[in-house]
Amino acid sequence: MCKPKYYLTTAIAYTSSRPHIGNSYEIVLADSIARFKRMEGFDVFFQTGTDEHGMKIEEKAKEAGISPKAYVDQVAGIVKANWDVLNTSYNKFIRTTDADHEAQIQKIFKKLYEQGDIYKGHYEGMYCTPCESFFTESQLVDGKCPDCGREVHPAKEEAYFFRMSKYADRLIEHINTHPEFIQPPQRKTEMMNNFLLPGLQDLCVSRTTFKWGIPVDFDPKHVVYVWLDALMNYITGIGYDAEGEGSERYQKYWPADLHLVGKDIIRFHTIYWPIFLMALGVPLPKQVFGHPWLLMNGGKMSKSKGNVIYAEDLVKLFGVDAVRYFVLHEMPFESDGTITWDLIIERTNTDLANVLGNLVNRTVSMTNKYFGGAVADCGAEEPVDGELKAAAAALRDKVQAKMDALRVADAITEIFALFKRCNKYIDETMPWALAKDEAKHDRLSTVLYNLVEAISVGAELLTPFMPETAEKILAQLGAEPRGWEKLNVFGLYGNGGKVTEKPEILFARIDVKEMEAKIGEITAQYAPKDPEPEKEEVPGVAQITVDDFGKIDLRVAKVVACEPIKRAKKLLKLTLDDGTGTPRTVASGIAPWYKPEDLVGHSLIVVANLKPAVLCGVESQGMILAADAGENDVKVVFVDGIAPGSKVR
RNA sequence: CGCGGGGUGGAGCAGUUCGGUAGCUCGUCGGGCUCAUAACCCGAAGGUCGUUGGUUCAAAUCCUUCCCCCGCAACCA
Repeated sequence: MCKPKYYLTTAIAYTSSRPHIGNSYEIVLADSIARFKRMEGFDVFFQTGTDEHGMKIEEKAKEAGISPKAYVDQVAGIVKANWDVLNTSYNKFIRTTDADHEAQIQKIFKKLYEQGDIYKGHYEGMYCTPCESFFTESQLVDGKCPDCGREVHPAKEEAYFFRMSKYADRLIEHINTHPEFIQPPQRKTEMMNNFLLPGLQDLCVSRTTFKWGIPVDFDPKHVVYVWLDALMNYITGIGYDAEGEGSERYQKYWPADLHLVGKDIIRFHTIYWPIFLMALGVPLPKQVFGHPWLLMNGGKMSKSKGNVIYAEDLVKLFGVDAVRYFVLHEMPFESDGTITWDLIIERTNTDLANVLGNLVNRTVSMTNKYFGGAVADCGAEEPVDGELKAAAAALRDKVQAKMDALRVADAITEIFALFKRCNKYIDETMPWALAKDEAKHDRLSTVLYNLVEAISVGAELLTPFMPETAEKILAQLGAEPRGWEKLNVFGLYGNGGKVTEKPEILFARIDVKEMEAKIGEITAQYAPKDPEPEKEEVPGVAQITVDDFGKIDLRVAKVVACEPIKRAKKLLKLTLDDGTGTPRTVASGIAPWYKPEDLVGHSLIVVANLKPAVLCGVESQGMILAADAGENDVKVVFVDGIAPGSKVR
């Protein structure tokens, strides 16, 4: 008999820096799904890895004074260690610098080129020679290079492009006929409205501005665009071959059943990725789930904010399973989850220590106290048992239903509902009272049996989410895993089984004060060493000479017309009389503070010789002076009464 | 009118597809119990379900007006 296969992947982690807990959420989520599928009897292949090419990495390596390869080796090691500390059961950890992956990317690129899906064209834009970088007009800062501030010049360079448009209709068709393809469903509308329906642009799939990438073998000054490179890991990792049938593993597992990715990159996975696959003649993955983010104190985690939390530290403080429980349980299905130290402590204390840990502990203790650890069903049933038994027997299918919908948090909640039911059952049956009456001996034994059995069922179903804890509970209860097929049957714990003599505390209650001290030490460690000033302080503004100032042509101008700009939230379009006779148009980001009618008729100061730029489709010929009057307050400098055209100096 | 998501007892969320007693977790208050990790169990208080108008016997749920928050896009000359 052959087991049905299940192939799932996480996105591969970009090796520009150490992943924090927000990035680690995905691997834990994937791991719980993988373990659950295995438990259900699927032949699971679970792949994760690292994305190691690109300009950013090249730069980081340069800063660190080592080669890019040495740099990514280091970070990939950290990533892998991070995944391992979270006890994740991936089958393959692919790196995009793996030789076989690189070789395949070259073959794939060549194949796509030869069949005409990739063509050579030109990339046009503004070029900064020292930075060797192209920028679009809109990326420029003051008309200059956003990186180094130097002059840029128009240039064009050859590059390879992928004909996205060719496959767009097929993709739209596929998305419409496969509602399960993009999850959660709301993302589908987003992709359609924003990218597919307006029409897909051809994608530039090669770069010549940096070296750290996979070279195009027939045109080695180009390297393959990182996303083309990275996405392919899902097939190269299991042995896809652009020139042949591919490995047995590939034949067996592709197409993937599930790609788990962050909601920020769902676009690449639901548009570019399927189109690449169509071009290669490869079947599409069955489902892409764009999971939400784990936010720290309501904000996105970032080093500069100093609110990063790393998985290793959490594991050190709370234990692997507590961390796994936390991230899995706190993440809603489609909106972002929040992580705070207080929340972690609260969840650990209430759910893990109080509800679960204490339940196991009191059950084992009573069994020891009253029966020397022996568990036996003496058949002394009472009506009150029915509900508990039914809950335990029904749990498997409830959890399965949640998992099939990828509702991992809800699946866990179902399991804990059974543990809560067990606690209630203890109060209902009051074993300590039964113990005082010799005639109730059998009843007491049955009650404890029911408890042990119900907890065993719950613990076994908890395995995918909290593997170590589940194992410990089963061991303490002396229960054997019964296997998926029998998990919906109550009463399989063997009479004559024995619980452990000395129950180990599964989760100790956390002392808030003590924990806060430890947390303090850790956060201090990551606090920005040299507390970077929030913004450049005044001394940061370089002094200029009188001559420099003389280059600025400030003029008084009168607002003759003013209107909001479509598609822009903050911009107003001003038409000014600057004394020259020709009206001057200026776009200004003052819409939040001024209405058009507030400005018409007033005079203000305009920087007249500023290089024009296009903002939201409007050419702005200059800039008006305004003051930052407060935290979130801007005031235009009005100079009513002065003739338009007057020079200000 | 750029696209999209969201506003539900103190906090965090479910419920909205297919209208029909407003639910869960935590917190608060009161009670019970003592096997257990000062844990467990029960009960109570607390909500105009953002706002306006409408459809209906009935609206958190459907339609409508407006307000606020958050992503993306747009680059606050």
